[in-house]
Amino acid sequence: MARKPENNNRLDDAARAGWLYYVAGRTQDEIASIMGISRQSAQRLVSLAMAERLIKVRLDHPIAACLEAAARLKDRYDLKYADVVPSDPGSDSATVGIAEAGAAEIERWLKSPDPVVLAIGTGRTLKAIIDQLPPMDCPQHRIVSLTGNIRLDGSAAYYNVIFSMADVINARHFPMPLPVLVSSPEEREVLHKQSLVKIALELGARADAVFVGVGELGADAPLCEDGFLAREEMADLMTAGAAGEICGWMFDHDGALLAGSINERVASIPLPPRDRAAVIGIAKGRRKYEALRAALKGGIINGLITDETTAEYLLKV
Amino acid sequence: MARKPENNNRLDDAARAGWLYYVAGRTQDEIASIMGISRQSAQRLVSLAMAERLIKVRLDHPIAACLEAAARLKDRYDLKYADVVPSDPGSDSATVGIAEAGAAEIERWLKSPDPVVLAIGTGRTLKAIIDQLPPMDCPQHRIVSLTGNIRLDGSAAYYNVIFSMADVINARHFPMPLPVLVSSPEEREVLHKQSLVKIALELGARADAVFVGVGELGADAPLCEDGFLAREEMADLMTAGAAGEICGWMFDHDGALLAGSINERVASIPLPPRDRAAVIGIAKGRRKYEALRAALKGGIINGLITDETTAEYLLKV
DNA sequence: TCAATGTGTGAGTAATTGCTCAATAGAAAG
DNA sequence: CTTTCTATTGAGCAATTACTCACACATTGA
Repeated sequence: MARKPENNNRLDDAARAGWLYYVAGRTQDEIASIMGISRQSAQRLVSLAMAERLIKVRLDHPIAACLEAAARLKDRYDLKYADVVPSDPGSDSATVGIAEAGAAEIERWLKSPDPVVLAIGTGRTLKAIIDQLPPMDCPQHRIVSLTGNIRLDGSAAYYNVIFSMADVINARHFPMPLPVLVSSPEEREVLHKQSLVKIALELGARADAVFVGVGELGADAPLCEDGFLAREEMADLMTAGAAGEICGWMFDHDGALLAGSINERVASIPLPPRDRAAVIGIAKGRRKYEALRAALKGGIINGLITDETTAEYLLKV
Repeated sequence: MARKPENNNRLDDAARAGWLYYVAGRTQDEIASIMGISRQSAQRLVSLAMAERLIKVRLDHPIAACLEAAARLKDRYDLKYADVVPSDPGSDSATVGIAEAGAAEIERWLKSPDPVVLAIGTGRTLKAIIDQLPPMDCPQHRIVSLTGNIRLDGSAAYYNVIFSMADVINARHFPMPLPVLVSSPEEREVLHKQSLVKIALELGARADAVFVGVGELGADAPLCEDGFLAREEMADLMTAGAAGEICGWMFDHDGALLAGSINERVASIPLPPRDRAAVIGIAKGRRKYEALRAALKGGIINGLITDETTAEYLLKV
């Protein structure tokens, strides 16, 4: 009995059904009897109205902008995960907001009943995240530190993130008993053959999710501040085109790892390939803009937690 | 019952859930796992987002029947603007549908980069319309209330439409610090000489667009319900031939303002002449039929937003 | 005329959503 | 510190919605 006067009519009906459904809040059964059609047809009209974008849904809430930005970031940089938190213009903290969001995301992984391997970097941001983690009991999971926590002089670095984390969530943990930087590629090779280190390396390679901060470069970069890198070396790196650093791995403005140079002395566990694991970078703020952009561009990270202002920048460039 | 600061968080969550549900099209199960809550909680958040009007749905499709009715109304009553929304026969809401349409039309005016002066009435319909307005930033426009918001006993009336509106669109606003009705023509004259009132009066006379509800008369008319008019006076007016009321101005079945009587005590700003400004009446439903017909016949309004059933009536008589 | 094709339909069924209710947790009151 | 009250939660179930399938009817092109 298909009447086929005009395609237009069908859209009109769809609009009408969509209106009754979304605006008037009727059920599809009611719509069917109002319009004198079967319930299934009513359902089809309603979903047609949606598919044809006859119905426009809008969310009026500050959070909407964040969600939208996250969706666009995901699309733009082909990310597995993106979370944008509202910016707090009045705060100059480098972590407020993203720390909570990062902790929430880590928690989500930890809630899995199946065992997962989490790898984490270090730095102020990660430390702030761990501080936000609630105590949990996760004997099924393993956490591994991607970077060494020993300075060249043998002392432990301040941000012993992995230990704090293990403490809080009660999971088996695998630190890297190494400096971030060693003195030569040869030394690195030797050290990486040590059995403890090898275990960590292998675990890192199998990590399901990786959480890392993104380090900017410059005279007051964290790597310098924490005494891992001399200021002259930093200057050299920057003239060589370095744009940022993740776990000590230096990359240029296109997000490509710098060949040679300092990267041959980085003792950190390599980041897992982005097609298998979630590699989530967490950072915000003007000082991180360029490093973040480069890391995203080069696909060094495939997940991002940042704030609205930073997201805007990353979408604009 | 505790008014918790977390209440805000709950709305944020609701917004987030609503966005994921309506905009991103996720199921409530997915939302639950994304947000780390139970499915039921996700469902509650989604429906909260709806209940709190965080989510606004609009239909952008000229439904043929409605369009046609609108066109015929325009022709028949010589209107500048007409919009007919689909009827929902089962609903006895006096505003569903026309509220969204009214908000859309107001939004259209507000989007103008050139400054415009909008005048608005008051009442349940207008209130419902304002609730549908999205937040905007319109410092270039001015909005003025056509009617007073003070009762005879000095208290403010419930539907403080102008303030809600100004709040949402961030425009300069000019309330009428007067009752709808004063005790005598002389008092009105005195009050209208007050500087604040004069400013509002002048602005109202220059309004580019006017949005008003259309009040029916009768024992349960809004004017009586809200305590502006005693029931005996109402009865007198009806025997004197009154058919309806806009902003307090009484008119007869031909749409002519009633001479003398109560109109000499109405303190509202006169409606701008219909040849210059758009005077858009918004109403639907059987109870409004006669008042609408009269207002249209007499040209008190030159724009109309109503529903299909009402449009049919207005075209038939 | 007659397949081929495309669109729409209802039935049936799976998936999703909404609601009720008992249990719980957390805050206010004592 | 305990009790009481209320808001919130999760489970179970009912209602609603989405999807798949086989079929009917038109249009199209040999």
